[in-house]
Amino acid sequence: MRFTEFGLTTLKEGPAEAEIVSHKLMLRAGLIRRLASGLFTWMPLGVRVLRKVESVVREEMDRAGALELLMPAVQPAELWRETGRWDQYGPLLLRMQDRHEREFCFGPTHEEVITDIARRELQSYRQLPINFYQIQTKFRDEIRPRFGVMRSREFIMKDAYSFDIDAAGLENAYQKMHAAYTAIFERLGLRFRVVWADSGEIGGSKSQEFHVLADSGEDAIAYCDADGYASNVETAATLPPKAERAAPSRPLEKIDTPGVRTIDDLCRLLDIAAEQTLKTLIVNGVDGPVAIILRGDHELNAVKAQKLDIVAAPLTMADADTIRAATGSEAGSLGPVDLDLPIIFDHAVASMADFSCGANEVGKHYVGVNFGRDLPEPNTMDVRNVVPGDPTPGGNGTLSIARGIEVGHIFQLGDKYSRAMGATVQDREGVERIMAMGCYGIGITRIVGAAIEQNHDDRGIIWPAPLAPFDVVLIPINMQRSEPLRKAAEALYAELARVGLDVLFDDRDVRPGVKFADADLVGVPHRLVISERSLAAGELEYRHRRDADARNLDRDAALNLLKESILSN
RNA sequence: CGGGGCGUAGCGCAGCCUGGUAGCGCACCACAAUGGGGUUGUGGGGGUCGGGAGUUCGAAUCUCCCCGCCCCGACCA
Repeated sequence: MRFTEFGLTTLKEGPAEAEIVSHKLMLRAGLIRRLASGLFTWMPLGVRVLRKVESVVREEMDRAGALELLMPAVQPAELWRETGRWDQYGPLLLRMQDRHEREFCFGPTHEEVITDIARRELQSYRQLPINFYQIQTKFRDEIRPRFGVMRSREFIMKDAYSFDIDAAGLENAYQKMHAAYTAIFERLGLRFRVVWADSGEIGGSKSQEFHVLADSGEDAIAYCDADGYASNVETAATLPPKAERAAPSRPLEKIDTPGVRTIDDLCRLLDIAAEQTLKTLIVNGVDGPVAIILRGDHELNAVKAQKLDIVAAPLTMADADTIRAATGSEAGSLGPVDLDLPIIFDHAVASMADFSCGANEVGKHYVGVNFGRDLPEPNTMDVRNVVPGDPTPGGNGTLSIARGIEVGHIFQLGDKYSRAMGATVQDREGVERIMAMGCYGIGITRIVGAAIEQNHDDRGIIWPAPLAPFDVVLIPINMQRSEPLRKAAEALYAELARVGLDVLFDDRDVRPGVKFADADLVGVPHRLVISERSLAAGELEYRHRRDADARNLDRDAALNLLKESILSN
C-alpha cells in the first residue's frame, strides 16, 4: 500500500476526550474516529488490525471444530420473552419497534437466537456435540461508555455456543474452548491470565474470564503464583480468620464524635487505624433494609452480597430516608450495637476486639466494642473484596492484585436457555433430553485497545506482529529528488510485496522526520529505510519498532530477515 | 441515573468575568527555499461561536430552556 493512496491522516494532538493511551493512540494514528458516545468508525488502518484479530480467532475456532454461522443482529422480542430476559435485561438492551409496532432488540448477545436454531435443527444426540460461532456486531447500551473501543456501545464480538447431550459433554466442550482461547491469546502475542469469574447476567454455573494484563484495566484480578489460583476479585473468596480473637481489654464507651462522617474522619479523630473500626452499610433487602458490617478498611463486594437470600439483587444502597427510618440515625454514625435490623457480618470482623463503630446516634461512636460482651458472637460470611495479602482459598499462599482487561469469557450455561426454550434431542433410548449449553465470547474490538495498552511507548503503538496492520514500512529518504533512488525504492516495494509482505510504502514528499514519526506512531513492526547513501553501499537500514537503534544490512540479508519474520507468524 | 466539568474551523485551545468587525497553534491548499527524527517563509481556504428563546442600539460574551460530549460512582466482551 502506498501511503499517498491510503487516506491516512495522523494527529499530533489527540482529542481531549481520550483518557487512556490506547484511545489516544488509536485516534492519533487514525485507526478510529468517533461518531457519537460509544460509537466509532473503524478507518482503513483500524480495519486491517481488526481483520488480523478476526483471522486468528477464526482459525483457532475452526481448528477447535466450531462452525461459523451468522445470526441477525436484530432479534424479535418473543424470543427474549421465552427466557424471561426481555424483562430482566434492563436498559442495557436497546429495544426498538418496526413499522407494525412489533418489538425487537439489537442483540447484545445471542443465546436466544442460537437456542432457537438448536431446537429447530437438532433432533438427535447423533448431531452432538456441536459448537456454532459467529463474528458480529453487538450493541449494549452501556451506562457509561468510555475508553474508546474498550467500552463502546457498539462492538464486534466473537460468540460461540456449544450444545451437548449432558454435563460431561459440556465440560469437554468447555475445555476445548478454554484451550482454543489460550491458543488465540498466545498467538496474538498478549500477556494474559485466565481467572475464575461470576456468570452474572448470562447465567449458568462455571465461568472463567481471559484478561489482558494492563494497569488501566477496569477489572481487578486476585492471583497467587504459588498455587496458581486466579480469580476476578468479584468472585475471589475470603476465608474466616484463623487467628484467635484477643480478649477484651477495654470497657465499652460511647464518645462524642462531632462531624465524623467517614471511617477516615473517625481514624483521624481517635488516632487509630481503619482496621480497628467497623463499617456499617445499609442495603436494600428482600424484606426491608439489611445491615452489612465490614472492617473499616475493607470494601463491600456487590456480586457476593447480592447473592445472599435476604439481599435484593441487583445490590442497591438504601437511601438516606430508609436509613433514618430503620436506624434512627444516619450513614456515618451507624454500628451493629443495639441495631434492630438483619445484620450480615463479614468474616474479617470475627477476629476484631476493642474496636470502634458508630453508635446509631449522629455525632456519637462507641470505642472498646467487643463481640460476646457488647454484641452477640457474629455469624460471619464472605461479603467483601479480597485485598493483597489475603490467604488464597486453597490456603497455600497469599493473594496479589493485578489489573486486567476482560477480552474473553467462557461459561457453562447448563440448561438455563435450552430448558426455557425447549431445546431437546432424543438420546440413544429415544428419550427427549434437554441439551447442555456453553457460551464463549471474545471482544474483537476490545482486543485492539487492550493490545495497545500493553504495547506502546511514548512515540506510539508497538504492534505485536500478528496484529500489525502492515508487516513493514518502507521509507525512502528524499526519493522525489533522486530518480535512481525512486526506481530502487519502487523496485524494493514491488519485491517486498511479491514475497508476501504487507508493506506500507511511504511515498509522500515530506521530510524524513515526518515519516519516521508517523511510522513510530502507527507502530508497524519492521522499518526499512532506503536512501542514496544506503543505495550506494548496497544496503538497507533496518529497525524493529522495539529497537532503540537502526542497523545497516545488505539488501538480501534485510529481505531474508523480513521473510523469516512473517513465516514465524 | 446521581455528582463534577466542557461545547468557539478537521484537531488542540484563547477570547466570555468587564457586550462593540472572531483569533492562535496544528492540519489543509498554492508558491518558494530546505532535505536523515514532526523545517521555514509568503500567500490562501475553511466558522449557523452546540441549538432555541430572551435582555440590549448591538450577544461568542449576560439570562432562561434544550441538546451533545467528557470525567468520577453501580454493568460487561
